[in-house]
Amino acid sequence: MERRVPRGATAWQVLEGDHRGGRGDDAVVVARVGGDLRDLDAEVAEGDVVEAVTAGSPDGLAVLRHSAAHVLAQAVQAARPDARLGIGPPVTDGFYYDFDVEVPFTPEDLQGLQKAMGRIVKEGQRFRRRVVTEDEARAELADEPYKLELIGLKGPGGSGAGEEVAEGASVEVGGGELTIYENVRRDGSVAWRDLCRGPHAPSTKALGNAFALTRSAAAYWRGDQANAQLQRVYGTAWATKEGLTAYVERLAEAERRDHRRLGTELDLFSFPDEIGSGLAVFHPRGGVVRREMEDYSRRRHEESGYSFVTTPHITKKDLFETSGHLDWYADGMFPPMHLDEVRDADGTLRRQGQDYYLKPMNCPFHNLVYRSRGRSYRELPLRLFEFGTVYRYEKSGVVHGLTRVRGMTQDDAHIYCTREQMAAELGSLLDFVLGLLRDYGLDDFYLELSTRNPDKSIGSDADWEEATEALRHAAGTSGLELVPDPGGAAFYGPKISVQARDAIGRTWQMSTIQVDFQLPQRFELEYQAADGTRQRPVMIHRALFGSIERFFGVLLEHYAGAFPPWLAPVQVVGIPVAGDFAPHLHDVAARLRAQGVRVEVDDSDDRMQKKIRTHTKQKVPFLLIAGAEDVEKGAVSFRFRDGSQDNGVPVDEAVARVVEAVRTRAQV
RNA sequence: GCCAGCAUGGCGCAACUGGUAGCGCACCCGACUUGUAAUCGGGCGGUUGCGGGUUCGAGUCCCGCUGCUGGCUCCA
Repeated sequence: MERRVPRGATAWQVLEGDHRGGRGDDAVVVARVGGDLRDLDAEVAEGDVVEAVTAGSPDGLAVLRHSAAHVLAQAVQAARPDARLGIGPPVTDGFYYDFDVEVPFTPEDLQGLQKAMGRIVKEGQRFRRRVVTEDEARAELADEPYKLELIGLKGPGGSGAGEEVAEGASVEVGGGELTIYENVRRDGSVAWRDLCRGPHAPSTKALGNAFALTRSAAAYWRGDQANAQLQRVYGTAWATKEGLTAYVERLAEAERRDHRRLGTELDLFSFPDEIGSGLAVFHPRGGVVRREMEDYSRRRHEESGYSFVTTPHITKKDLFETSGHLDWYADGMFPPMHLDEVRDADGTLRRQGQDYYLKPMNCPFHNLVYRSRGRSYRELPLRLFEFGTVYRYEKSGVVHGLTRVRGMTQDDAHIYCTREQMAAELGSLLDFVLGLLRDYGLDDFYLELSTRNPDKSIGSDADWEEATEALRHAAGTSGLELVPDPGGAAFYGPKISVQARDAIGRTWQMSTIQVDFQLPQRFELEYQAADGTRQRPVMIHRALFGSIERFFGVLLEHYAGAFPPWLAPVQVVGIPVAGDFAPHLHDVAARLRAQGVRVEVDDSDDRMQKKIRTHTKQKVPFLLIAGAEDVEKGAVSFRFRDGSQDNGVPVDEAVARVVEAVRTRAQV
């Protein structure tokens, strides 16, 4: 809804006629005036195009959340007069505000703060915008050192524009004039104020009862580890109570799917404390899933012209000196084992020791395989594949389930090709990657192109440019959305990563494809060209799963534990209605087993209903139930995970159905 | 690495302000023999993550370590 306006009117006066009584998602929170978001009480100029922005729209929600952050900050400063303000922007699904406080917040504090926010919301405080000069702002915010810092960064002296002041700080100062937002009570007194660019909802009332504080955590000021650590309070806010409820339900669903929880419930893997942080063991059932994942991947790689290699887990440090890993990533590697040093009784060194490192990457080893003899152009592209286990010393605070571990197995391959082959190889590689991911059940992708970070890279501009363009071209032919990631590349070359959306809409970085001109140089890799000259190959690094552990975790969450039959640890469980019918099921099981199906017959003394419950909770895809009727007819009855049934299916057909589902990797 | 919180039998949880560990599931034994998500009865199992300290007495309070959780920073 757009309108042209008369002189001197506020945005709201322009919109009012059309939007009176808008509530919930339809409530108007701000206006878009000539493309910019403005407060509803902002004066608009003659001829301006004014558009209503509703609470339910993405912009409206962001404004609402930003306003919620102000209410939070007001509540915090009321409860903790010592609290100094950091920044408080809206984020996905909510907002946060950073505070410098003497004592960190406890969960109980959060409850109290949420109540206090409720009172502020009920009070219906008005958000009032006031333009200030830099001097005025400095005077008013003399007690807020962080705000002063932001003013300084943005101020006329500091050419803040365009520079990244701090993530989220743009909501405080932004471009243009400095403004302060005041929360004004009904009696006209000012309850609280904050340096803020705005815009804001007209009143705290707009938040209704559709907000909640979710957690508190520390965060570095301006995102820099060298800076002071502030206490961040996170909250969520929605246009309606229903929106909040749906969000809470979404979190609950994610919680139910959490691979760490499912890993325990389904007896797939564990992280024994004795081994150390971030190091998983896979139990028999998890082992089956892993093996199926790997076997299928191996087969597909074989069909696609890959050669298989195997390399050790540790190496003398020379290798990582050659590769440059020790220069770039020593911090992320496990410290060396110092071996073979010999000293005399008096301590004099008799023999120099050796440092051995656990490998954090497989590529240097593959380069040694390449270099083990002379190579001809006729061999290229040479594709070396390995399920290579690597160890990385992830910092203690970042280890997380299977998605961030210290020991993992990569489905790693390195492709050595000529420059001329590079573009075609990248194109077919991307097809291969996406096809394989689809076979595992992921089908919603976008691509990210990570380009050079000048401060953290080596190599010539021309090389980077050529590689980046080759990747961009490959991405273009895939037809998928391509999101730029400037500066996100590794030091040795640009990369494309495949991001997959899972069943509940979360995105995960899956495969990566990286072009590398550096390692071939460092390892002096060569091949003999058709004209007899020695040439340097290009190297492409690629992993589809990233790590098997991580991919396992992603699939586990994607399927909420209900793997398709080909991956399911147990594919079929036979459940006799009574003990007498167990032999019939054992016969059926034998026939399935002969076809390679993982099948069990539950002939324990549990009740049938209990067995159904047990194996349904274990997410077994096919339950085959048999009673007198089935035995007479030479049949079995299917029960599926969703509770649906298919009774009296002849055994031949039942076996064929299960085998077919496994063979086609269908979900049931 | 930083901040905060947490750690009780295989799993999920309980034990008021410090008074010497309890429940459900799982597991084992027995009875029951049943048509689509929990049959009944009995039993086993924990020196409360590890190490110190305070106290007449510590699951509970204090210190250190390990691990986990949520963030921040990082993620080749």
